[in-house]
Amino acid sequence: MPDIEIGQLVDRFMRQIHCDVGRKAPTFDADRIGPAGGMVLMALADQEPVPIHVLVRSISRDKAQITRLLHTLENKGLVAKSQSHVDGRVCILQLTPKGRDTVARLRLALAETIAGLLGPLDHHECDALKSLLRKAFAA
Amino acid sequence: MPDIEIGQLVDRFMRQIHCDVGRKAPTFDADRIGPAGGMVLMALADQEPVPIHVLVRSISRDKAQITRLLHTLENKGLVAKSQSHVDGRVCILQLTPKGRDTVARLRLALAETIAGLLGPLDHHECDALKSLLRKAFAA
DNA sequence: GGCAGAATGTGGATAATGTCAACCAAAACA
DNA sequence: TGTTTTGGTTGACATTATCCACATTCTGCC
Repeated sequence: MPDIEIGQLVDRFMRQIHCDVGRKAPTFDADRIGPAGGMVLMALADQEPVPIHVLVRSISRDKAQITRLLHTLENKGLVAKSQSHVDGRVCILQLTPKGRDTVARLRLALAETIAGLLGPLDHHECDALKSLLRKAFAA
Repeated sequence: MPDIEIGQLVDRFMRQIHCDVGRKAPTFDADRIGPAGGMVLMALADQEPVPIHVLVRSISRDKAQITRLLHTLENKGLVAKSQSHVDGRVCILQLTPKGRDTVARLRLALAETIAGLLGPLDHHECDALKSLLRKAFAA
């Protein structure tokens, strides 16, 4: 039997973040990436270099949408495609320096929001939280 | 200077949840609420009874969209509107029993997903995480 | 009281996103 | 070889989000 309370707490946490970040998106989304583009970029940063189909599975979205989204990200100079020399069908994705820069800005904005939300926690507790997350999500 | 690493960890956490929950949505989204509808329902459960404009601010979405979303949720019998007798303009929102039931299912699904993600943590660590979140997000 | 101005909720038009299906090229399989 | 599967793209369409104008109601000020 799963723990309902943690579901409730995490839901509140995520909703709050989602909303705060969305509210201040205009201040850092210089390239008009939008939420979907940001998610792709973040996922990419976590996995690059990576073929498209792997990225698609990892974020469980429609591949058609990802194709188009990547096309716009490529046009904005944030993502670079290159053909695999092992399999003629696959495109390998990588962030450009500009793309990496954008990811850094996104992470910074997220970190600021989180810092705001975690106000009630003291420094020691923040560290504890971080190390718990690190243990659960170690790459 | 905010802590970038926690941003990265939370991003991974949220992306994983988002994706897992989306993948198994068909198993619990009996009323075809969709992600947006689910978000509204969860926010509502956290705040009801609440006037529309407060809900709108709390999730920072366009009010027109919320109007339409609420209309469909009302048609599905998940939400009930009632007029405020203090201010003739405002609608007070409440969950119906069926809506509360749906929220319970959503929370359960979320809790299951979280339990899966927190596999690397032992029981003691899960408790620690929960009490940290509880401290930060106490209603 | 009465009037200017703001706030709440709604509807329309339109842009942006997501979804489903068909498709081509390359690989795997037999 | 011919057949099947897979990766990626495109097209048509449903859904959702966003912007703007509007009717109604409240608020504050005279």
